[in-house]
Amino acid sequence: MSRAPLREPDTADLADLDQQVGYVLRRAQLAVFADFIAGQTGVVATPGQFAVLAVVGRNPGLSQSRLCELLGIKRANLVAVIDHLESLDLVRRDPSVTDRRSNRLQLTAAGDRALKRAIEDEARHEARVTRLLGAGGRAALLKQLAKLCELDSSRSFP
Amino acid sequence: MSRAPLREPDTADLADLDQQVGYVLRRAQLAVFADFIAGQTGVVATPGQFAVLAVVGRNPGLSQSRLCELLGIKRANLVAVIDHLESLDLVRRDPSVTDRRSNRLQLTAAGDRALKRAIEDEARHEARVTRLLGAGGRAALLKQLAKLCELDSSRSFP
DNA sequence: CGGATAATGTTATGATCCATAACAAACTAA
DNA sequence: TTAGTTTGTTATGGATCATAACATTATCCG
Repeated sequence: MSRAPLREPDTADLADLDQQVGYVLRRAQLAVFADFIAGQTGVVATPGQFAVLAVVGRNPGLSQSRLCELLGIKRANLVAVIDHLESLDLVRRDPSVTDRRSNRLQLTAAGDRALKRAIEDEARHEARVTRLLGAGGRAALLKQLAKLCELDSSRSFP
Repeated sequence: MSRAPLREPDTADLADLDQQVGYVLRRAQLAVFADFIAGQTGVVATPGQFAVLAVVGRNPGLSQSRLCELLGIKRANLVAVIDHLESLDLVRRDPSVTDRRSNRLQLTAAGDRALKRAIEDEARHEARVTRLLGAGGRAALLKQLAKLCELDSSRSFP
């Protein structure tokens, strides 16, 4: 049996973790999210809030259920997000007239302004990313990441 | 002002979120982690536990502080992880004789077996990823993700 | 040496994000 | 109408992240 060094190693050994997609993915995501957040100058505080504002802004009257499907989150977890955005007067829950269970989400005027500003900040963030990767590298990355998302649904018993 | 559709849209519009690195990164990470977890057949339950076991296994006698530096996590957040692994008898905290503040982390025999098994499961997971991306695509992805991690430290006030 | 300073592990606490289960109200379909 | 489903919600718990504070111990330096 080979005995590894018993002393406190002064050379860091990540045990090939940096060759595993999941691990590097996690580190990269934290770095990118941190840069995104640091670059936001308005009320938008998190990538999650940004995503909700962006999709509601593009799809006025969207229900919470459909928004959840789009974003890949659970209905139960959206409630607090909308609660918060509503308390900031960025989003409204208008009751649907055709289906009294569901709400039609709308941006308020303030929400519209906040979204526009957040999009500008996001563009600068994205430019920083592109400066690191190159335009081609960024496009390639997006394509690979999109493929990885397929790991999700294909999981069943064969 | 352009008025977007007020009806419940039947065509999903992600508002270009899928063209933003941070968003796709998040979705991909969730998918990859889910696949990793689904593929683990032993006691290892999360990528975090796997990372700790792997690094401790490769660096016996490592202190908690150095482990935290390697993994990029905070000392305070490692405590519960080690507590848990110790309660499963996978890891031991041996007091250091040269520095009575710090612990020397070691895998137990059970920890060693659990790590070996987790590594085998991880290899199958990684093979699934490679089947999706191709070997070259996977290597290119790792390189781009590593670049993204640089966003982290370079953030200061200019 | 001794006193300031720094590092280590820990506790406490809070935020974010994800997941499940249960439920009332409302819709849909047989 | 009855049975089943969908919608938004509450409650709850787990995993990770962050900060601040603290006792113990090391280290640095005059």
